[in-house]
Amino acid sequence: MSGDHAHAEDQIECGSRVNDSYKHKDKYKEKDHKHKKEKEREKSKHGNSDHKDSDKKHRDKEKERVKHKDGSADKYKDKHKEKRKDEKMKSLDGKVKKEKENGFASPPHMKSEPEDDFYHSPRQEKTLKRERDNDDDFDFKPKKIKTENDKKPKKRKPDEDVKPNKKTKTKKVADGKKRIKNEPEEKWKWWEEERYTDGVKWRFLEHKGPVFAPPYEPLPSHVKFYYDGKVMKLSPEAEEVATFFAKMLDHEYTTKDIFRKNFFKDWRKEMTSEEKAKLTDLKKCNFGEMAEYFKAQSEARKSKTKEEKLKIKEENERILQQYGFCIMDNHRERIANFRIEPPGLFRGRGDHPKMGMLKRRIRPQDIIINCSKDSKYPEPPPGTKWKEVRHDNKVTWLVSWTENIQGSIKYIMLNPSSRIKGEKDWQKYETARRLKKCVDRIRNQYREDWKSKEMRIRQRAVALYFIDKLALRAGNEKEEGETADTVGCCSVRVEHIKLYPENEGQEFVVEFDFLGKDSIRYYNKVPVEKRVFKNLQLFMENKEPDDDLFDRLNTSILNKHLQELMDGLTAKVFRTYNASITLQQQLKELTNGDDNIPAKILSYNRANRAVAILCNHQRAPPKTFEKSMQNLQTKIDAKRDQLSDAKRELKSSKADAKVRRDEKSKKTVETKKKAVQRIEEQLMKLEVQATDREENKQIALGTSKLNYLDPRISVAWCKKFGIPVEKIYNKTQREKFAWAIDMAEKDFEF
DNA sequence: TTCGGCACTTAGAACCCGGAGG
DNA sequence: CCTCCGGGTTCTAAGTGCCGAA
Repeated sequence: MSGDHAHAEDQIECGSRVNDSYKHKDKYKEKDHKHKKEKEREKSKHGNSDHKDSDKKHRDKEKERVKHKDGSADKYKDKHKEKRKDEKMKSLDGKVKKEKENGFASPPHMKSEPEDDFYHSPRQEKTLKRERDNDDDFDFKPKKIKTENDKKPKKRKPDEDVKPNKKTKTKKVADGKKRIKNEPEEKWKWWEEERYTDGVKWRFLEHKGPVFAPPYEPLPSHVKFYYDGKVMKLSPEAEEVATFFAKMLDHEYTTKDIFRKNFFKDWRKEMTSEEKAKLTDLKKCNFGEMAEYFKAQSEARKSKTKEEKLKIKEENERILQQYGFCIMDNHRERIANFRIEPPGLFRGRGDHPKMGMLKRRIRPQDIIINCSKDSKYPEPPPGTKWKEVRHDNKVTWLVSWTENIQGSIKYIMLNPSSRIKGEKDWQKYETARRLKKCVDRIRNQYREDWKSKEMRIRQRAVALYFIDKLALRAGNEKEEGETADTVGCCSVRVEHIKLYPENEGQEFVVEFDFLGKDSIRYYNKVPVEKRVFKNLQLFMENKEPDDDLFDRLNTSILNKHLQELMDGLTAKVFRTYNASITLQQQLKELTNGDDNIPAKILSYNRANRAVAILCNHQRAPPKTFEKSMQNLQTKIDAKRDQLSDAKRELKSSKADAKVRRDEKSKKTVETKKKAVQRIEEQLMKLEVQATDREENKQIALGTSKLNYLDPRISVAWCKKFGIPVEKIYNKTQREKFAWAIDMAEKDFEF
């Protein structure tokens, strides 16, 4: 079996995948021969399972053995079951759409160009540059097994290093000042330096702390709240919470029972005792004037004059410069989310039992600051104190607090363009590339394990097969009643799959239908190997619909096993590996060197799309989709008319030239010819755009591009086909993937 | 062996803003 | 010039996975 794994096609083939409504049009031109390939792969997988008769008897016996062996083991997962049944009885609501509201001042537009080079590394000697990755000897080793690279990359500066460094730097600033603006070399190439080992994340860290949400501004007195038709003045505390609800009035959320119930309960906690006594029924509350007021406010914001807008922008820029950066190990790095989440109503996704609860305002005394001892600590706002200031350089966060809905910890961390995030990202892809080297072995192994006489091993092997073939997530257990009921591979329940010995001409079809992360539906019908099918039947025997399919398995067992198969291997590595390898393969198949740039980019997007489908990255079709599609079609029609006009003109000018035979008319013919060509090109571009958009209706490419596709594959593709990398990655993405853009050559192989 | 805590990645939707086109 | 649209950006929820204590 070759390393390739054409899952994307499994799903494309299987048709109605994306929330039922996604109909693939036959736009994947490679469809047919792909299908063959896939079949071949399946065949070769079957390999030694030719002896069908004996196989069956054998299996039946085996089944007995398996059951006996396992029968006495207790099902540790059962305790969840009862609760779930209860929950089901209680909540009969339909699916919940996620909604969102943000009544707070708009965040600044962030710039990430370094403003000065003071923190740039002075050490950029090319001689120390790390060897390119395309040679197989280079391994980005996880820290545990890290060995010194014979290339001797730069040492990360120890503390003593700091002073001499600064001198060099200052000098550099002086002579480099003018060139800085458009000198990419001035950007710090952290990927040419040595990484920390032993879990140390930084030596020096200084920052200004978080930006708090603006304090609550009470409503002007003319904006009234009514209860049971009568005006009622609310206390500031109760009023603030009321405004959170008022701002969401347009959303479906506010019609949901759970949301309303949770909101009202938490709202009442903020009321004075008089208010509490009076306000007993949410239905009698009229937030209309508040809602009007906020709408007017946002209108007013939009229609502000240029100067006012500029002023706001400048202020935002100032805050960004002050709070949006930190100094980590002598480099000025962008912080991702330096603003504390404002208070509001919790918007869980899907059928979240806690939707509508009050998300508390975070105060300085809730905040833990992390920075280095020898840094200038951030100041809490006047008259307040931090909860704690600590100096833990084994973690990457700068600020943390505990959120009140789930009791989980929230963090302020660095931007994806930072060294600390970039290194990790790079490492992730290197792990996936190591998997590539041993994936055949692992696949053979789990196929063997389908025959194991131990139930837990069979379950593990079948689950792993799904994770590999279908790119399912691991599926950790979740606390009942705390979150929406969603599952991943290990937590899939019997009710989530259906088995068809035969379906639409295919044998051994499994139908998956469950809600995954973010309550996004995963629907897929896949033919599986007979052994897998039989195993699934076995796992489902004597179980209730809401029993776990893999009752002898959880993510920690699975990951422990994976760890033994390859250092650093976990379930999610398969997703990364399969996504990246699929992109590489699809690019190879779809790109036509003779195409023009837009056509090549369409190919790229299609390859990207195959991955997004594999990973089930969906989006709600944009509300304006139909309209914008129509607009585009109108444009195309107009362009067509224009083209036929131009063609007609060309013809007549040709005729004209034939008669006149002078230079001038010849020239006219040439011009007309060019015009036709230009219009044809424009038309083609529009048509490509239309195709691309149609195919993308409910598929989100961004997530895979940002998180699953080794950027070096894309960069190499750009280099190979002469596509400017800007056509593939926007500015933010180029910043995040700077390492890949710098190091990948056109022959990079994932 | 399980559990909860913690740190960090991955995710879709809301929001914003600038540029194309009228 | 204004409006509309789409891409880019921000937001924060929801996952994964590891660790240490009971």
